[in-house]
Amino acid sequence: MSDNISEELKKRGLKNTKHRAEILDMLKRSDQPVSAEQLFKDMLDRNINVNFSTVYRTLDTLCEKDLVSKLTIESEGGALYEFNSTMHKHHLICLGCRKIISLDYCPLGNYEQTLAEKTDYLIAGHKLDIYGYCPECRKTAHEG
Amino acid sequence: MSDNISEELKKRGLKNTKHRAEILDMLKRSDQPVSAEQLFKDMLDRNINVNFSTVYRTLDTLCEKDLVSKLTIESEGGALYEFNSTMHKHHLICLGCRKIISLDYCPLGNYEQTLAEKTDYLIAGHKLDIYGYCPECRKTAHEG
DNA sequence: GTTCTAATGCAAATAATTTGCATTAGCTAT
DNA sequence: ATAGCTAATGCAAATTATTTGCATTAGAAC
Ligand SMILES: [Mn+2]
Ligand SMILES: [Mn+2]
Ligand SMILES: [Zn+2]
Ligand SMILES: [Zn+2]
Repeated sequence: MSDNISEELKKRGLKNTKHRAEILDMLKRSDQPVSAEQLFKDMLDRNINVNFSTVYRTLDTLCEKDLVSKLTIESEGGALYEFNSTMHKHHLICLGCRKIISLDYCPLGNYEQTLAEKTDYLIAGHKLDIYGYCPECRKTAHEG
Repeated sequence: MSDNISEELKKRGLKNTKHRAEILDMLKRSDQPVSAEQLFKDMLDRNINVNFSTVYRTLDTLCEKDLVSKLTIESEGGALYEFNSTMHKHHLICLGCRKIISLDYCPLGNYEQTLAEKTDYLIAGHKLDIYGYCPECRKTAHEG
């Protein structure tokens, strides 16, 4: 619960509540996107008595304020959340262990531009997820 | 219900049922991916008395047999289904009217290859959706 | 037509998320 | 510090999309 978390909340007109700061802190520390349930359980495990709907509401709020981003990964049960680096990124998802790696390189180049010209659409953005098997999982990828 | 639909079903060991053929036919004719609910309602409207769970089960089956593909588009209520062209494609989604256009060009080039080498992952595939506003919707994009 | 099994209907279960409303706890101004 | 205001929370119930169990029916093969 470093102090700049409360600053970041205050800056966006959000009250600095225990749960809010805690959730943001957890996301900040996590190297992986996490589910609402994960966060909820982790808090209960540490005797932080929070309600599940508070977790959802908090995540929504943090997303609105761009402190957090919400990922919906195909075939993942529910949504995942990660601290928002504000950088454009993509995700590499291991189909074996479900580990998710962020990719900062965007292979689209100026494709959006080209597409805009060709289709006369106003392009707003894109979402690219890559699926595969991580080094540890590729060994067993063709078994069960 | 052209005859080659019953052929396609038979070919994959599926019984040629009225509902199944109908759903596959609807998907084949549609220029847009459609939801299970759409299909269900359209059938009811034409007095084809089908059960909602049958629609879901049918879609699952058709997906398994690669006759249909299932799309989960971010912020779309539920899944959408389209006749499977078996071609690699991406989707351009209008954030205004929710119209979906298929794109046959893939801007990734040999990025998967590069990524495989760099990460030592076994790449299985990718999913790319582009978001924007179609010509009709861009006019009103900045209003309500 | 009989038989066998896959497909269907129906109702109930799930899973993830959202909502309404009463209560509480942060902030702000005294 | 304290009172007052409003946003945040807890709790239980509602929603939405989808799935499942089980009894019944209807294709396909003979
Ligand atoms: Mn990109
Ligand atoms: Mn592609
Ligand atoms: Zn893995
Ligand atoms: Zn549009």
